[in-house]
Amino acid sequence: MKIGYPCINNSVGCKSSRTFRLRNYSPENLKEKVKGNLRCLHKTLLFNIKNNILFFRITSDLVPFASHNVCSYNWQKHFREDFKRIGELIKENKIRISMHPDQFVILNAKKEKIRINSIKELRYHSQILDLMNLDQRAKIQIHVGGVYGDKKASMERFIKVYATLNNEIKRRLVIENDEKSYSASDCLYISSITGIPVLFDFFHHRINNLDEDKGELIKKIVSTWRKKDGPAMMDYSSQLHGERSGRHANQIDLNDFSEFLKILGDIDADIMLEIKDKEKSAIKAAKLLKNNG
DNA sequence: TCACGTCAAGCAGAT
DNA sequence: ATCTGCTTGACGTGA
Repeated sequence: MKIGYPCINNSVGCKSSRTFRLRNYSPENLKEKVKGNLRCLHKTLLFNIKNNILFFRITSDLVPFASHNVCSYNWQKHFREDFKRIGELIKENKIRISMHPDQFVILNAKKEKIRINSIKELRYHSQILDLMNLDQRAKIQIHVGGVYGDKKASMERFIKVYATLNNEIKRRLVIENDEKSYSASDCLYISSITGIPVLFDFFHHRINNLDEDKGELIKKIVSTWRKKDGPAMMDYSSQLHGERSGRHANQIDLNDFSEFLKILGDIDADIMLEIKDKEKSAIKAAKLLKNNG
């Protein structure tokens, strides 16, 4: 079991998600920002290794506007060695990697334009992981998408579009239950047709569920991950007290987290903590795990 | 240096 | 019809 946090580290003094406005696009600007982002990513990974944080979500902003028409620059070639070096650091230290494209990636969109742009964006994400030479245990997680007033039809549309994807994307793509539309059971249905692994978001599940038996549900979810996919990834968070349902907590509640671990039992999953103070909570959780033996 | 209006992209739910 | 959250967002202009 590995513990991780998403994208941003507030202790290292840099961010790997520096970007710029579209109107300021130029190959020079792109090169400068990507260079800084990659350097910061490297620094962040070193911090993580030192603190026994061996699961990390790489920001989608690593290469700004990569899937946009404006981006004609061959950043893949220009930064090939940098990506490779980071990939080596990841592999040497057995770090698990995920990425989570933004909410605009809607594979089951009704508008073709949105589907096309979504696939371009997924291609960008898969290229990042490919350039790092990571195997298919490195995953790209997305939500099922919109409901459009007809959930069944929208799920079928997802299944249809998924079938058309290139293997570069398919081998990395996993779907995550969300807090409003698609529950874990909905994701399992799609998985049963497509074979796509289901990433269980425990926090979303607490808000959006069908009162399934948790043990049974988690067992089914974990079995959607084949050996080559690596251990199941899961997202964990807890509610920010006194705030609207769905808001992520500022720091980890170790008692609540322990309860979650109890539910998991002897299941080997990698846990992404979606908690606002990022690496600080991840370090606490990793220490808790270590002390539990 | 800082505040705040604005930024590629979509959806659902609240108001 | 318009606003907000999503991931406590980031940029960059104007003061």
